[in-house]
Amino acid sequence: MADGDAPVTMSDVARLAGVSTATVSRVVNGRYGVSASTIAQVRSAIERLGYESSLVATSLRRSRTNVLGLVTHSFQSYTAEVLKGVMDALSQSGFDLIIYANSDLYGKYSEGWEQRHLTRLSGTLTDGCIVVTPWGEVRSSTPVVVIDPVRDSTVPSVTADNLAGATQVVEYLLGLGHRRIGFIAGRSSLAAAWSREEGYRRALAEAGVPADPTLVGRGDFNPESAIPLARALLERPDRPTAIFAASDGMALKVLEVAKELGLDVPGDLSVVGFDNIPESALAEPALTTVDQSMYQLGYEAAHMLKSLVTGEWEGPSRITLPTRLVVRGSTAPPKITESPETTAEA
Amino acid sequence: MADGDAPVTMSDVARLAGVSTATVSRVVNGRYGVSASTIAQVRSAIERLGYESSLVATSLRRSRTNVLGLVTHSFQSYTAEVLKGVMDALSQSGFDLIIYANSDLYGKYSEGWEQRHLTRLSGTLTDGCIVVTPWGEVRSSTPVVVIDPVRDSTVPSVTADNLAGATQVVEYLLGLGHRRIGFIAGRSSLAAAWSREEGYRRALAEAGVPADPTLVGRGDFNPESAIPLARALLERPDRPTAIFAASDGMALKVLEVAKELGLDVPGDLSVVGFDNIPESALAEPALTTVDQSMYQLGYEAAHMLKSLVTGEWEGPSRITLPTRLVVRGSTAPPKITESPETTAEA
DNA sequence: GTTGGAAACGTAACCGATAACGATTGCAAT
DNA sequence: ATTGCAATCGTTATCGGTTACGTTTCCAAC
Repeated sequence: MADGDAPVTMSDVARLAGVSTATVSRVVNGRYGVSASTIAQVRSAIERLGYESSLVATSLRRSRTNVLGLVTHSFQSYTAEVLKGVMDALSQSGFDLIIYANSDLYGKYSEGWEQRHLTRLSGTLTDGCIVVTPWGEVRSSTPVVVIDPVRDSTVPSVTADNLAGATQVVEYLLGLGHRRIGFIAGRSSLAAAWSREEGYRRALAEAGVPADPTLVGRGDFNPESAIPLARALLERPDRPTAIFAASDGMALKVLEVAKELGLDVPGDLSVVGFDNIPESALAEPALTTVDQSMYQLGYEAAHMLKSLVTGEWEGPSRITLPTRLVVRGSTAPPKITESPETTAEA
Repeated sequence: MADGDAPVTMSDVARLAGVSTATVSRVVNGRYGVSASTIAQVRSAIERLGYESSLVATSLRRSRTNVLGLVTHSFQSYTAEVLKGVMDALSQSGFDLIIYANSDLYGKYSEGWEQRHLTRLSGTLTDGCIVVTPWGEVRSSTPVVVIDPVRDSTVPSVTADNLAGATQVVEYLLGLGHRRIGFIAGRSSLAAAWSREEGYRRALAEAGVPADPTLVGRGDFNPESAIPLARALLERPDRPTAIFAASDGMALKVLEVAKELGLDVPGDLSVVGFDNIPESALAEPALTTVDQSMYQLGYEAAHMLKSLVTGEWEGPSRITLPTRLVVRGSTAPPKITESPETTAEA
């Protein structure tokens, strides 16, 4: 079959085998009620024509397709890790996976694209979907599991324990002696972003360190968004001795800005991220961060979705996974302990 | 709309708007022949019900879907890099991307699964597909571009210049003074594997170094396959002073075996890989390898496929991308320099 | 008043596969 | 010979959306 030929359909097989499409369907699906000789006929016709059933036609007719969907907008290492977990959870499960990634055609309008794609798929093609870090609450006619949902979402979801992770980071920094700790927040609509910021606040409050609102920059998880915020924080005369960024992507940009400004990390500035993406271990210096096992997020989400689809799910509709502080080279005690008039700017 | 509700279909919209489904279809697709007032009616009904057209139903009826497919079996860093390239090429193009990943249900039978999935998708769902490192030649009723095809494939494809890359590696090793150079081959059905081996042979032949067939181990690109081969090569009394593995994954295993046998790299043994996957830069010592820009492979494949689908492709049906030797810490001149004139064994 | 023609809209036939249902056949038990 | 039951297989409605085609409506031109 070269390009341009019409695809082989079930009726082609039926014609060649001299039976009806119904019989072909029964043979293909291994149903009861076909004589051995007919089966042989049909099989040989299928073989000769190289027939494969159309996923689309099957989906339209059947309710179950044994295909699960995953909807994502980006392909950063975060997503790649999640995917590995999803694939492993689905391996040998009988479910195939379709990943739907949009081409960002609509630009700004693309907020809410997850919902559009989800509806387009879930009506027929997939038995259920995983949605990664959506822009808003999602709804679907088939089961959905969200990884990193928006705040106050009621949809089944899987999230890391962002509150505990962020709290631990700040406690660690406080323990090192830092008092002026900057924070670069993530996209505030996401529960993860909110929890990480809340953890930052609580840890400071519990330690009795007065919160300085001007030390908080409003990023959106996009690494680029951290650059001007980091610059603003680090060019102040009373710059913080540590910066905690709500994602590794943003934290890595903070490292770049610091290098650009001639600041030594961790000597002049400690930097902490969140996520533990592979790149963080390779940064110079290696980034201290919170591991949230994106692999595990994907694995659990897939397992949960699979069970929801088959109707076997017994657990809670919201899963929270533990986090782990990973201390590397980007953090150290502050050089000079709390002096308002430290260095002259270069 | 919670889980379990039936999806909203076009006839739901039609009923609410008091028109036929044909009219709704015309409105949705912006076709000519609907009065302004009817359009408003339909639009409002769509809005109220939250209707989205079903990708499946549309695909079944129409030939064009503006969706391209990518079929892959694994999700290693190789694939992830390729994907980034594909996504970037498709960004803003109007094409969406569906990645089909199988769950390895059939085990051994899964050889040739690419062809099955391809046929299942291309009949209807997608306008064209990219296939990554297939097991055999593929065919489809819609355009296909293969990344790393099998030998003698006639399907449009994108490949790195494996011959030049491998030749350069061996010339580099020869230039360092190595004469006994081992080779661990990849899955021989793939054109890439064959070219890399051919490059190895040619470079040796051109330098007048007699080829020793016992220095060639037959791997299959699976990292594990390299372990016994590396052990066999390195436990010989006349072991090679350098090993060139046809992929980074296998080369990293060679490093492990060398360490296990107490050999110093690069002192006692030089090791070179091929691919330049991210992990190679982190190995200890960092791996000398050939960069084949997997991102670029994906980008070019997507661009080519897009043009094939729209019928605008003018270029050749086989694209070869340049490679680049990346020298890192795993290579050095052989410790014991034999008599410069003799090319015989130690 | 009639006609022509285009605009507006509905009807029904698809697309490929599935499954409920009916029809036919074979075979054994009565 | 007749009945009963299961095995076997074809017919047809159906999934949701698209489109060729036919019908109706409306308005301008003759």
